[in-house]
Amino acid sequence: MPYFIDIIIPVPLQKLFTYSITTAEAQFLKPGIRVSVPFGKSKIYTGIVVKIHSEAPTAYDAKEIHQILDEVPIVNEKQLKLWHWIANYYMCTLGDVMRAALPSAFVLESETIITKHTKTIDASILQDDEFLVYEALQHQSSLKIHDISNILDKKNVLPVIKRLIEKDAIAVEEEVYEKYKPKLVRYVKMHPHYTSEVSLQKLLEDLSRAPKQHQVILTLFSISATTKKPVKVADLSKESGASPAIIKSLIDKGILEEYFIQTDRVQYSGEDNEDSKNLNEYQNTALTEIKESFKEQSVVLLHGVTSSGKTEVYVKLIEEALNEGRQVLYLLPEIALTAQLITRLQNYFGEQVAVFHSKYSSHERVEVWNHVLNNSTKAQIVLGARSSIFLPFHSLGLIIVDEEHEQSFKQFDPAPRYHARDTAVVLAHIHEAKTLLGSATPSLESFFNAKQNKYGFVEITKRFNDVLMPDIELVDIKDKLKKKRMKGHFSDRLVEEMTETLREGHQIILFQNRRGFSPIVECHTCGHSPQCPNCDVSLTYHQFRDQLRCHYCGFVEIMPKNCRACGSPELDNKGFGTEQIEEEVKLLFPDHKVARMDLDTTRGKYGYEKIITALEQQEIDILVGTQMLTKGLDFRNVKLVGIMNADNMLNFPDFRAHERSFQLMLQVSGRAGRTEERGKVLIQTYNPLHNILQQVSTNNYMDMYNEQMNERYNYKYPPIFKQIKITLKHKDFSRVDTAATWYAKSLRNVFGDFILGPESPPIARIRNQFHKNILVKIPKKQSLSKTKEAIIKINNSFLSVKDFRSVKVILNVDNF
DNA sequence: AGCACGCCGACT
DNA sequence: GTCGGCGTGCTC
Repeated sequence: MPYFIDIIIPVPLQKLFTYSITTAEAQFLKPGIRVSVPFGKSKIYTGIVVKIHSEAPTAYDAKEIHQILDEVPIVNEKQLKLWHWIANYYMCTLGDVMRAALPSAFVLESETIITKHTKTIDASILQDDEFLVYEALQHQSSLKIHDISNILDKKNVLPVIKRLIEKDAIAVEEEVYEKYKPKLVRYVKMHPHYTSEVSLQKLLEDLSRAPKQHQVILTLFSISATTKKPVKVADLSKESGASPAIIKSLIDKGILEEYFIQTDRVQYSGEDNEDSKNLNEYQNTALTEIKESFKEQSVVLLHGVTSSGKTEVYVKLIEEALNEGRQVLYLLPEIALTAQLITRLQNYFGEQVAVFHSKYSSHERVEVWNHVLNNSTKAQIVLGARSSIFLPFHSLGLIIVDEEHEQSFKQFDPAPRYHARDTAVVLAHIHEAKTLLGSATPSLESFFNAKQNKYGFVEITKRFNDVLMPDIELVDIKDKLKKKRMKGHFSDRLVEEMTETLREGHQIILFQNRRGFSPIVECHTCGHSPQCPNCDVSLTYHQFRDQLRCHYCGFVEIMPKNCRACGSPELDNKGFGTEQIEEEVKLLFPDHKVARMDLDTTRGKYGYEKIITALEQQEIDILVGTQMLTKGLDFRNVKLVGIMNADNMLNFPDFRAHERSFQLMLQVSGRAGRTEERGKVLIQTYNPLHNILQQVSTNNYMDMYNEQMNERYNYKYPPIFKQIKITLKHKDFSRVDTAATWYAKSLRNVFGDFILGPESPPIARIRNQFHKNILVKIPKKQSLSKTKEAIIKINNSFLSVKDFRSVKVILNVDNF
């Protein structure tokens, strides 16, 4: 009987692909095993087996597979189930999900290798360029496409290769690489020949005239006597002071023998396992309530004010899941994944904690993946950012989503545009595990779900050690400006409080939300401001390198000396970013150390840690920063937090701007006064009477919730309505415009008034592509899957219009 | 998405 | 005359 497999290929195509396999292969293969397959004319792709069957495809002949890449599945059935859910819910292809889910080292790519044909041919029949390639092959046994384009100094070399093949001069093959290479550490030991006492004596005598080599042998013995472990070449070289060349000569002489042991790239070096702390009364109550809630509900929302000690409660729950022999996933937004938290968890759970996030190399990810796949003790708890939901868990008992309200759990740019919090709930369901969502400022949708009894709900209202919530004061800068009490961006109140705090020896954090308020350069004479050539935005000024940059496409240019429009040399930096604030603080408080934390200063693997450590060590008195400051950091000595301008976030054109502002301001405020002394927060604003600011200053979540929900209800926004955003992109404006109008009209035929748009976004052109947005609002009672089916149908007929085929369509489900 | 095929402008 | 521009169609 013929056998076939259906596989997922990492290309954005809706369907699975069917290949034929032999009976032996059919017996060996299981879903979740990787295979490499020929795809298209010449390429080889990696695919994941989802189904083995014997139904021959009717419309085409299935190709044979190229190779089987795994002994055992690297993706389990539960993951495949999750992949299908994601593809279906977020309206993307399985290939998209596969690309996001697998560490890139698992997805092999082929490279075309060109080799010389065995028989020699008459070179006179070759043309010039053909001869160049042929001759190059006489010196080198194989060439890559890239090498050939270098030799011939042109891009398209395929015609030349094609002609050479026809003339029988060369052969081509596709080579597939295994990208992941285990890290090998080099060790040495004595050659077995010298293990006997006698031969050893003889050797040492022989080496008496080579003192350095002699020393190496003695050091080797002393190291292995003390450690009783294999000896690394690196250690031996360090201890004996011998250069690698000396060790190499000993190996070459056959006195030493080298060997390799595979090591993990990510290693936990800590020592002690601390016992989990005893909980205080509030934490204990919360813990009992959560457990009680879990009996009825599979998801529980924990609303605990900032520094209420949620982490300790998590630790207790993690312990219990581990005791049941199940794995735990602890999800955090990327920026909250700090060394502080990792160390804290490792102190409790030691080696059992594995960390997974974007700063890890592809090789490091493979190692974590394999530990989770093998259910190794090294990965019983995975601490990670959103992509860790894709790890091959075998039996999850608990998923914790901390800082649940964070928008960074939602992936926006490449498909799959999934929300890790919502996907985690589905993942937990597949594993029959529990999900705990934690936040000091829950998202409206989670709080809504709790209210609707879809989720359980538990609260901690007291901070740890009964520290008081910080005192929040609103400063009216409009009034201060009128009375001339502003020094740059600082009100007299803020300067007063800062002076006081510094005098007491405490630290200060100043928060400047960069979004929508970047430093823009403007000409004094004609008002012209430099624009990005690819996007419809003004460039922003970066003092750091005296550059102008585009935040959307990454365009960079040197700050011009004169205005491009009128030639005037008087260019003014408008607005203010963290850089300006930093400058102003330095002028106001020249005797104190000021540092800045934003995207520019935290680049590099440890940039972030450096600043945090400096602050902890009190080497910094005043820290100026963006959103990054808000997350999961615990600074003991910070007493004052200043929010430079609350209005630019409140005025952001987004239905969630108010909710976000509330969350952001309360989170930043939470950084103030985390030990005995009560912290102080100053919020500078033009609108001190704004409802959100009033709610922030009284820490009144319920008021905020009720008011915002009312608006969501009136204006048909989530969580009352679901929504899908459809974005169309094209480099030609009139083409997107007609395409978007057509698309919206077809949608209106089905959904009527629940379609908004098409609208041009505030920034109409990004990377030379014009954008148009259409919003589909979905009432609760309307079936989500039916809605999606209808959209897919419209999308298909859209794509069949010839003029629209070049327009890119992006479907974004739950685009918030 | 890639990648080949195929048809038109601008250069050795 | 070719090189390479990108529109079009296909991938088991």
